[in-house]
This record gives sequence, C-alpha cells and structure tokens, in this order.
Amino acid sequence: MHSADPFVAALETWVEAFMRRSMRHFMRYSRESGLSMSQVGALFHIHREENCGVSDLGDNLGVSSAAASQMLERLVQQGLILRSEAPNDRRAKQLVLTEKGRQVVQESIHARQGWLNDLAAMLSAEEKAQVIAALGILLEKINRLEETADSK
Amino acid sequence: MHSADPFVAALETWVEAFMRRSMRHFMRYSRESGLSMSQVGALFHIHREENCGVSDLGDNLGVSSAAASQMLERLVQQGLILRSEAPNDRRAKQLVLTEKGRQVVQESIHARQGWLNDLAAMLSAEEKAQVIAALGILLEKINRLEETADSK
DNA sequence: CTGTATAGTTAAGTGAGCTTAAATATTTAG
DNA sequence: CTAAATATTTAAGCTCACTTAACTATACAG
Repeated sequence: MHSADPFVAALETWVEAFMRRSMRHFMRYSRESGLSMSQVGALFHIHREENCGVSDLGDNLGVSSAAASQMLERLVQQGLILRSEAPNDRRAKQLVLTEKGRQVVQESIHARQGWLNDLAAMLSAEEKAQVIAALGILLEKINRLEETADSK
Repeated sequence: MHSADPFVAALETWVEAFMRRSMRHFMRYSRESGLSMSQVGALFHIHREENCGVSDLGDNLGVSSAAASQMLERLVQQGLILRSEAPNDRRAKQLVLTEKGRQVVQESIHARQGWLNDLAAMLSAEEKAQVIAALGILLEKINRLEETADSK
C-alpha cells in the first residue's frame, strides 16, 4: 500500500498519524464551539485571505457561489463575519471576521497548540533542532509547490 | 499568534501549510467519488480497525451509536461495507469493507501519493534522508502520545 | 450606447448528519 | 434466575450543505 520510495512512505506514515489526530482535535473543537467543520474552515479562509469575496470562498471550497453565499449568511447570523461592499466593484462583497469570529479562530489555534505542546515536551533540544531544520526544508518545498499550483 | 517556542512555531507553520493542502485534496477526492468526507473518513476507520463495531465508529467520530448506525446504513446501501454478527457477542456487529469500499480507500491513498510524489521530486537525496530521520522522531513521539491518550 | 458577462442573493428541493426516544435482542451482575 | 446493562436499529425532527434556476445590480466589450 505504501509507496516504494522510502521518503514518500515516511511522509505517508506521518500523514496518516498526523491527520487522524489533527482531524479529531479539529472536529472536537468545532463541535464545542457550536459550529460545523465547514464553518470553522470558512472562518480560517477569511482570516487568511483578508478581504476575500464570496466567490473566492466558493472557489476555495469547490462549491457554487450560491452555496458559499448561504453558508456565509449563517455565519453573519451568528455574528462571526461581516459583509461589506468591495471598494472597486459594487457587485462584489468583502468578507471580514468580527471580533467574535477572530476569537473562534484564535481558540481553534490555541486548542491545536495544546497537543503540539504535548508533543514538544517529548523531544530533547537536539531532536527539536533536527526537526525544525527538516520542517524548514519541507516548508520551502511545499511553498514552492503552492506557487506553482496557484499559477494554474 | 504563533507560540513562543520555535519548535512549536515551526510545527504550527507546517501544520497550516500541510493541513490546507491535505484537506483540499481530501475534499476533492471525496466529492469525485460521490461520498462525503465523513463517509470516506468512516471507510478509513473501518479499514484501519478491522472488525470494529458500530459503537467503535461512533466513539471515534464522537457521535451517538444511532448517528453511526445510520451513516453505516448509507454505506451499506452503496455497497461499500458489510455488517455481520460479531462472533463472541450476538448484540454487536462487525464492520468490514467490501472490495468496492477497499477500492475507494486505495484510490484516496493513491490521490494523496500524487502530491507527495510532487513534493519528493523537489528534494535532494540528502534532504530526504534528513527529513526521514526527523519524521521518524516525530512519529515515535506521536505514537507514544496516542498510547497515552488511548489509555484514558 | 447596447448587449453580454459577472458577483451575489434568494427560493426550492434534496440528501447527509446529527439528536433524542423507543424498541428488541443479548449479555452481565448479583 | 431476575434485573440491569448493553449493542444496535428505527423513527421523528432539526440543521447544514449542497444543487439548479431565476433574479438584480454592476462591470465590461464592441
């Protein structure tokens, strides 16, 4: 089942272990905050892409503008985001997190930090340095991959 | 926003980049196979935990047995899993993937390998060795963390 | 200027995912 | 053996997330 390349195999093993744990925490946090995973995911997107529009979110989620619009309406109803008119195109909206929405994002990040801290506590300083260097390599490459993908 | 600990900060940056990409691929694959993310996730759980029961799945997803049961019914209807009587407890069911269900899991893994291979192509042999060593450290620790969590 | 394209919204419809409650069969504890 | 606990299922009800279609206001192209 795993790839023949030891590197890809190692990554896959890591992905499996990591995704399982991450997803479990994400789902738990979403439910505790009374939101669905989709809604929290949308908040994160709006947080990351300041002043994005309805279609931007729809594209990112791979759904129609209508679906995005209706999801956003529910987030507006819950006071988590605001929709305003875009400055250079009166047809378009700009999405921004409210203070409440920002708090949800912060708390989700904080919840994630909890188990990352647990993980960090198990590594020696030498191990940490090693992992930081390796993650630096991976990050540089994945960012390059995303630049390529984003130009599609 | 990021933790003061450089290690945790590096992990977080990696988490953000990685989760975004992984989730995008996972969502795309789920939709292409006509299943929801929850359904694919359940298939993966059944795949990993051979002969698990309805309540096991519900516990893993953090939902009631009724919710799990109804989701499983939909997977049965689509020919992706089978439910049989557990050998040592006539109240319980054992879940197993059909060939069709196994194929969905395989294809999802294969889709993930695609971008991991893209990533691998960008690293030198030395970089790969470094990353493999670091991931080995992380894996050992995260497995230990899960053993601790599983004993709760 | 006119026709076409675009951004977003609303309505209607459908299916998934969840809850609680009730029920049945089976297992366990005393 | 009896009562309590347990695993699962089904029903009913609700919300979310999605689709397509239709619409309005705005931007763009010729």
